[in-house]
Amino acid sequence: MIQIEAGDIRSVSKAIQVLRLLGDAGELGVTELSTRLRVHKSTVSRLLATLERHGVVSRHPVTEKFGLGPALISLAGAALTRIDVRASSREHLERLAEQTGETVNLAILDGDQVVNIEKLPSAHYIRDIGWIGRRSPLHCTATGKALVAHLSVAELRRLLGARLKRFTPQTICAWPLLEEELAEVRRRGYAIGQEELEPGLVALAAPVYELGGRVEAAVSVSGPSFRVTASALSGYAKHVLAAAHAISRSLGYPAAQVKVG
Amino acid sequence: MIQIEAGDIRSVSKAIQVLRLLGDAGELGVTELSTRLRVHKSTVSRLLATLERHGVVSRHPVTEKFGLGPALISLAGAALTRIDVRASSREHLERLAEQTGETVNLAILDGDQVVNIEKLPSAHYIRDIGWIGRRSPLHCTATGKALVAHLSVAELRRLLGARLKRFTPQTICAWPLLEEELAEVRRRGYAIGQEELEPGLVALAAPVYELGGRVEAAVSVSGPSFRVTASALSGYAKHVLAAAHAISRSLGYPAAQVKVG
DNA sequence: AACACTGTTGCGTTTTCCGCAACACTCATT
DNA sequence: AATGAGTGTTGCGGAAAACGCAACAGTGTT
Repeated sequence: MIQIEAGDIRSVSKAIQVLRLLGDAGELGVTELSTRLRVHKSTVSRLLATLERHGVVSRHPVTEKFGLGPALISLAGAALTRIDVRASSREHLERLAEQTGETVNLAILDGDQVVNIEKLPSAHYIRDIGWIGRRSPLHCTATGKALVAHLSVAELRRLLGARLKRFTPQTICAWPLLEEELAEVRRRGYAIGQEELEPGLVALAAPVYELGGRVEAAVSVSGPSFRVTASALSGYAKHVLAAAHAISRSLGYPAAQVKVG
Repeated sequence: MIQIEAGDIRSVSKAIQVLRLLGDAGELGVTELSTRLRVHKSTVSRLLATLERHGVVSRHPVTEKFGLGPALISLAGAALTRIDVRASSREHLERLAEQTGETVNLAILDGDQVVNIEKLPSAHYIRDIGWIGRRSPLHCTATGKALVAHLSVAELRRLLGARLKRFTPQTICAWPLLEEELAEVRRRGYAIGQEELEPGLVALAAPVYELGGRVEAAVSVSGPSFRVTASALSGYAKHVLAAAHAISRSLGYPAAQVKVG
């Protein structure tokens, strides 16, 4: 089941397919790989020996099965310097903008604030006033809550300080309520902001994970509350989650671990 | 300048060396790679075509030069899930980050270099994303010295080669001095790096042992020298050691054997 | 317009790799 | 113990694939 195009260097193609298989399956033995690739055991054995010598694959000390090795991690570290979140997220954000018709944002954490690094404006005349580079508090925005939902309580306290500033009547200013809210974010996979920063502004945001499994950014859809009702907003959830997952994957977050909620 | 051992599949080795070069240099052209590898242009051209078709390398849209591609990032994501020391170390690293307030790293050995597989940013929040996967030399980093301190001199020479590259005035470039330094690491149980790789960067690292008693990883705390003074650093030693011991125990290393320095 | 580069093709040869075995080894089962 | 079905790792020879050599098509520079 090996796919080699004309002009390819066969053994290199095989090597890459081996890595792909190992990436999907986790760990495999020589025989298992040879049957999947329809290649003789000996070929696979020699191929793996070469890859192992270079650290591209490694064998589990107990099971002796082969898996992806540490060299790939360092190569990816170098590759990541060539790729930034904004570039790899552009297409997914555009699709999300088409699907919802509302303003789409990409935000990252900067200290104790959330900062927008990408924004696609809504097609409607009335749209929110976020812009690239705008900073907002963490505890009263959908993107903010999505970004910090996976932090420990201690880190959260350190970031936010003791007092949670009130912006609207809906702002969550009590720590127990905030922790409960964040637990809910973790549970369902996305955060909702209902006029907690500005009256009339609602949003839904999902976290983007990077290579190491940490939250790198958050994708959000936002709009005015008179148009984006609660039911419309929750209808956007699956699109926002899909976009966030797609971006996470392009950053190296393994698809298998993505919680489809 | 190509290193191929007996029994290797040549083209695969070449492909990996191409990736290594691209990882170090960032972006290179066909001719540049061919001179570095002492291989004909045509060979490199075909090799890169194969790698590009699989997404392992990609070319810059403007310069047309080649760099590492997105496929490596997704492979690395899968590779990271295999390294179980990451999972079992997370909580201990978080505690260490709280105790010290500085950047905490977890690193493993990859050939003749040390590669970071986990990183918790300092409380003095300085954003440097993409550190996971960063490679550094062994002889001038705290984690590197902690990782190789228990190797024999022969193994060490084989890993590092004859020449020890200088990065700063503090870099240890003489073999006798390095061996003495590693003996000191073994004696006290942790390693210190004082601006030996980058001016202004200091670190303290301790080895993590696995079930069999081998060094599996290294935990480190690092920070800028203006904030992390020598006395502050040595004050962190007991916390780093405690974290390293805790992780070792979670990997099955018997607590009794842990040398408490 | 000539030059110095780049990177990408046919082509023929030789090198390299693949498949076939037989082998060493572990672990259940008889 | 001895057999059996599994692993994965070797020599060996033939066959095929990759390499180096060119010549080629583009660039931008002198």
